[in-house]
Amino acid sequence: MLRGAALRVTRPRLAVLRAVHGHPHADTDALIGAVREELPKVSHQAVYDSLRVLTTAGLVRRIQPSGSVARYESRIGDNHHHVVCRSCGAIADVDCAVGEAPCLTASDDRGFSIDEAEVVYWGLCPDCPPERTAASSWKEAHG
Amino acid sequence: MLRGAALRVTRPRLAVLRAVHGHPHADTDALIGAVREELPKVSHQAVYDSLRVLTTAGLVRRIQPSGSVARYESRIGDNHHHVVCRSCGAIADVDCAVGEAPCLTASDDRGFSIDEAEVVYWGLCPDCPPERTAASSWKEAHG
DNA sequence: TCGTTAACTTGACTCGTTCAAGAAAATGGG
DNA sequence: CCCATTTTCTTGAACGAGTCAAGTTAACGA
Repeated sequence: MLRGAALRVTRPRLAVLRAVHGHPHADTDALIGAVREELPKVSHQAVYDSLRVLTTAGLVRRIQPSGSVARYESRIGDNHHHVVCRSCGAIADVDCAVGEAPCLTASDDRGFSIDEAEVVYWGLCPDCPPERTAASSWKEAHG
Repeated sequence: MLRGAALRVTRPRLAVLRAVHGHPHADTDALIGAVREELPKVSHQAVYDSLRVLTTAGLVRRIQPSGSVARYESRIGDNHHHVVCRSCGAIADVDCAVGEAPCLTASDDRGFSIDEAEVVYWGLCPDCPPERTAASSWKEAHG
């Protein structure tokens, strides 16, 4: 994979790739931990650098729901979407609602040339009990 | 508006509300600047606090595209979406693609109870020329 | 094998945001 | 209208994800 992207093959990069494949939607900190099970001495910087080049090369995808730190996944190329739990932050994959990427067309593109439509579904995961907040009850009543 | 949400009416909050109305999609720093034109002595903390309570009360909406700092807008209740320029970060409103909020239904909700579908369209705004690299320079610069 | 160049290590640093303690001011009862 | 209560604001420090910079190491091509 790395050679195919014209990237040097280094042990930190291999370990990061493996970590992302083995821990979908993990954040950088978790990935550093996973990488260090294989290479105990890697620096956090090496992981940050590797994630940046892998993301730029398109070998991993970076996602960052509002209020979350950056997370990474290896499922790429299909522009699938995500459902995020408001309570515990859990993330699950959701197939594209309509079809090929970009799967949606804006009703009015405002003059922008759009190349991607990113969808995030917000809700509660099966393991989190319903919450009672001012915002959520307002949404239940009006939204 | 504030009384309707059972919030105390304070000058910082009024100024923050006005600033958000007058500067849609502005980030916190810009809003602090706008608020200080009216109240030169407000602390940044008062603005952060006001934005949090106004957001919680549903009087303003917080948006945060990947790689951006938090931004705020006063158009609420219609779950409209946004198109973001990869180059300069400009944001424009886009009406909901299908209908009422939530305007989209996940193909498979993975057991989550979904209450909102958030859509972000990525592309280039009319003022930004096509870029030399596929990678997003704005994301690199700001994210 | 060697030299060049990219990648990694180390450690300091930035910046948006939050925390904490005390001062100020907004509402409600007298 | 004024005071008491409670929230909100000020001040200043702290936090944490992520970045920068200088020097060392290691991948790859000749």
